[in-house]
Amino acid sequence: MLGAAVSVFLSTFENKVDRKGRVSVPSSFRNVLSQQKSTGIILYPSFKHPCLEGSGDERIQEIVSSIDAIDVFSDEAENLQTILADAKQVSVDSDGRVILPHEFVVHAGISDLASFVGLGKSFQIWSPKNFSIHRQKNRLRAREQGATLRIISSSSERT
Amino acid sequence: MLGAAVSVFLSTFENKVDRKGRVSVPSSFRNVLSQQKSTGIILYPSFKHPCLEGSGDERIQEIVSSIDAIDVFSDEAENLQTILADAKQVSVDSDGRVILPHEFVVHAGISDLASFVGLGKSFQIWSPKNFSIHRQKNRLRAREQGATLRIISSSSERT
DNA sequence: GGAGAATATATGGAATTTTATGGTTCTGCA
DNA sequence: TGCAGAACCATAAAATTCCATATATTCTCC
Repeated sequence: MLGAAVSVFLSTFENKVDRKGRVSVPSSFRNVLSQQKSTGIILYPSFKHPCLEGSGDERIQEIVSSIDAIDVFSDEAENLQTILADAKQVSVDSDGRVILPHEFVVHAGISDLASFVGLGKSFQIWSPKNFSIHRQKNRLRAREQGATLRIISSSSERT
Repeated sequence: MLGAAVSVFLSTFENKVDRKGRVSVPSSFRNVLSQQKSTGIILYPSFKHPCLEGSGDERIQEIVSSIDAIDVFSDEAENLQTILADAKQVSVDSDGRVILPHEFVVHAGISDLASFVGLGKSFQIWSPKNFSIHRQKNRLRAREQGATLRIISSSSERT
């Protein structure tokens, strides 16, 4: 196995999507998922960007719990339910691949390549082209604003 | 069935309704129901939207308990009792289909297609057309309020 | 240190199983 | 006896499993 397995989604990988919509989940992402004891991956279209949001499927439990915690008929509950209605669970096959549902491929403008972008606790899937535009914009803005990042240190994390 | 699907109703499926009113329950929904050991499905018309609410049949127990817990003569109690009065149990046949009662088809404005919408512990059945309008509205609102995203990220902030 | 063996990853394609869905028959009941 | 609902088949499309291969990458033994 590759270098020390980190327990967060990290880095960017570009993999091929075959004509059945299959694409390999980067090996390091699979390691993170199995550490989370996820049996699959939850995907849903991003509200903000032409990309997909992904995470281990234990995340769904969190959303369902959030819904339970609020009034069933409230707007807020419906907002959360929207995510459930749009989400799909995809299972990782024995070769480490998932099938990207057609609507999702369309939403993200993916054709024959998909970029898996690690965001720590979750990840995104982009068409490489859209992602490079997005990244450029982000970098520019970060530079202009002189973005700073406040690190919250927690002694419980690894050394 | 593989993929140990999460035990919640998830995603949206659009299936055909034949001229006898038969419609396939999405396979993943059937899995959730069988995990719940439901012998059938409880359906009742939503009083908020032109759609049907559905769930495994143990859900009725929860509704009954809720009624018990509140003032017997309150509006709320009456609302809930209305649900009981209007609810019907439908059985899933050996091919995984149910028959939508005619009044329900009318209430939801369903003709030859039905959208099964996963909401976690329950689901809804819509006419695809009405649902797409509803979904659009919800997504817009969710985006404006940012409520959904906030809740999700706060609950996922945990280690 | 390096040749070759053993592993791991990404990817293509075929075989097999599930679903969704249409049609037909059977059955109880009004 | 006619009709609604239930149980039965049949089949096409879709999803899942299985197998094969190319290409790295790591390991091991000399």
